[in-house]
Amino acid sequence: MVETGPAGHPLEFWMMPQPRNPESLSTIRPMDRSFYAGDPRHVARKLLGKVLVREATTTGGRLTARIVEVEAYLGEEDPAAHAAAGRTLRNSVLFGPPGHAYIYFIYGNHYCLNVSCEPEGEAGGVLFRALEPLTGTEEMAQARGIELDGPKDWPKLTSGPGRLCEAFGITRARDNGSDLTSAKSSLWIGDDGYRARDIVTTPRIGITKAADMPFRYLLGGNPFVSGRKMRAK
DNA sequence: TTATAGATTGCCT
DNA sequence: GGCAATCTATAAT
Repeated sequence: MVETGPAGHPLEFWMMPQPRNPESLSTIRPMDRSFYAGDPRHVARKLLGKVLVREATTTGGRLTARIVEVEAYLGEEDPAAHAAAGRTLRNSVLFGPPGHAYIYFIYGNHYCLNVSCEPEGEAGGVLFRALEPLTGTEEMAQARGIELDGPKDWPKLTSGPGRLCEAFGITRARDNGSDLTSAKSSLWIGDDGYRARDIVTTPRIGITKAADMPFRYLLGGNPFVSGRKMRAK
């Protein structure tokens, strides 16, 4: 029996200095467009461990957070995908070239971030469900409108698709259609050399159609994975 | 033109 | 564990 701390994570984790802030970020660089041109299920697995970057925030800082949970959404053959009903004004980014941000507004309150996959003309995307904060956590807390009172509050920043967008200031007006393959973009995705291991696959969360398809991927045991139980298995 | 479901979150018991 | 909040794209009159 392992002794656990807040949120049911091993006490060992909460004893760690937070945040985990790797020097490897100094060598971070974006992946090229071909990285995103394949099947969303393949791209999703490759994205685990990569880093989401927001440049030039209000205070001039840089927000970074590691991708720890994603879901794949296919094209018109996937009933749960926004592309299921064909191309519309809303989902047109999914049908465009790969490596671009598709952002939608849901439940009247929240934005969600996807990256487009498959070659231009074919729909597909990966939903970002949870991140592990690396730098800029105070700004994230400010954007989320919460106070950080110790390690137990860390997952409140970026654990959940709506939360991570709020933490990064991601909106449809600002970021929909942005190129995520260029470090010149305000928002982009980079590789800092981190290599994911122990990738866990589960059914997608929060959907009713095709709910049994195992297209959710996460870093096993990572405390920043979303969901009430916070961890899968 | 009106109705409704939705890739969520936070607060309540 | 249950449920309201709150907006919009899309389906149904």
